[in-house]
Amino acid sequence: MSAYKSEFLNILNERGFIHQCSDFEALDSKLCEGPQSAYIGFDPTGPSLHVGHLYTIMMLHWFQQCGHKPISLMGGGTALIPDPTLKDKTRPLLTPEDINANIESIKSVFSKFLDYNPDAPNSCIMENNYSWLSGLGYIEFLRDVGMHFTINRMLTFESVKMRLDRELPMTFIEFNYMILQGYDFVELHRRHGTILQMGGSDQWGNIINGVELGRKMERAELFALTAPLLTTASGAKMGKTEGGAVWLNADMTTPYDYYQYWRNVEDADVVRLLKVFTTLPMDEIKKLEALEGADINEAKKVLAFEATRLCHGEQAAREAADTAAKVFEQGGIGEDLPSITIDTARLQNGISALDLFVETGLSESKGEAKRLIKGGGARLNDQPIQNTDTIIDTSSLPTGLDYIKLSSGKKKHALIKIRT
RNA sequence: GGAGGGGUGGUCGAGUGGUUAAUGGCAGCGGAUUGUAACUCCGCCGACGAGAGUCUACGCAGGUUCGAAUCCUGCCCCCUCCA
Repeated sequence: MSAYKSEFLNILNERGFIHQCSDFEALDSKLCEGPQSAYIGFDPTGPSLHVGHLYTIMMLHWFQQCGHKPISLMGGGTALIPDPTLKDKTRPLLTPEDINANIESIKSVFSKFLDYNPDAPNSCIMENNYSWLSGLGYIEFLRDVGMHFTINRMLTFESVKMRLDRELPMTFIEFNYMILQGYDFVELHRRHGTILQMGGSDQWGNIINGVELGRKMERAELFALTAPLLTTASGAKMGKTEGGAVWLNADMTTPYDYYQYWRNVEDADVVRLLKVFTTLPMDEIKKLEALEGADINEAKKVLAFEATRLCHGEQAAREAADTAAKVFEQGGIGEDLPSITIDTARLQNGISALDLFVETGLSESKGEAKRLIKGGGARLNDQPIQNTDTIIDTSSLPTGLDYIKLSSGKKKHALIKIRT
């Protein structure tokens, strides 16, 4: 692969973050001139970011590591406008209240990957495009910004073309999304001298609009840099799992589940994920890459630990790793498994196993728990549960312990702790 | 405003008065195999109920019928063409 002059592009390149750039050579030179400012926008459309977002956050992370100044842009304004990119239906409109709640919930995650300490010369800045988008006057905006966009060109963008080709409706509000995102870039250039916008490859069209708008409005040379779509070796989108997305907020995906997610990735993905989701030096990753067969499990443990450490801290990562080791390698119970607590009195009366599966969250409904038992996947203290009418009471407590272990399949476990 | 087409379970997509929680694919769950992997094979896949069984489901609301997702009426939404 071609080598770049700038440290930043070299790191991104060897770690597999580069898909497309508006002008590699010019950006490379610019980055060598001195500290630059780059941003990535995140629309707060949900209460937490997920692994897909983390992918691009890591680009900002490296940007900052290389001495540059990153900006995390919260799309408090653009989240009011549904982004049509790669979607065949209009997203439901979010209320400003939803969006603000989402922003609050998301904010803290960024500081785990980026340094916002204002004392640092290249501290990360958090912006919210609501602050400039909300005050725009329609007529003025059309004259200042709308003048630079031709419908002819807009219709050629993938996000629009897909809807038209498939004869799916695209509303006018969605049609405007790319203009607002383009305008963000110009605004950040004015405010912070930002010259680079990064994002996933699906954002290419939106980003390039900003680059062009910057040239037209400010005669500024702006750059677009995108990362390849992240999929698993078998072609699925990264970050999706049985229960849905893998979230970065600990209250939505526990550190233990987060650890398990990475621990269970496919063999073929481990090295790629180590490069992207850990900050492990490349020579260490190369060592892990040499592992074969069952030894790849060692690489997965490193991946799981490092990824969890970045997101939830050293201690949480260690606990998750310990619990996983106890449960899967030593056949033990692992006291830190997800758990619920119930009173002794209640246990003495006996509780239906079905109810407990629902209460621990191992099953969504009693019907599902029943199917689990019939399918032979339900276990009580590692012993298969035979009947759907099984009652759990004090006789189910292993001698000397004050908790009962329930399992759904081989991987999902929960503890029922007894309060005396 | 006119003409035509369409709205089915997480998703795609069959079904067009009478075994029926509704063919099939995908996704998901479980089992076997294994390395807490992949591949493959097998089973499950609306809710409640230990079970017999009960209830809720095919855009919404009514109606016809012994019986409707399937027929009729009104309404809502989407698509195409025309004005």
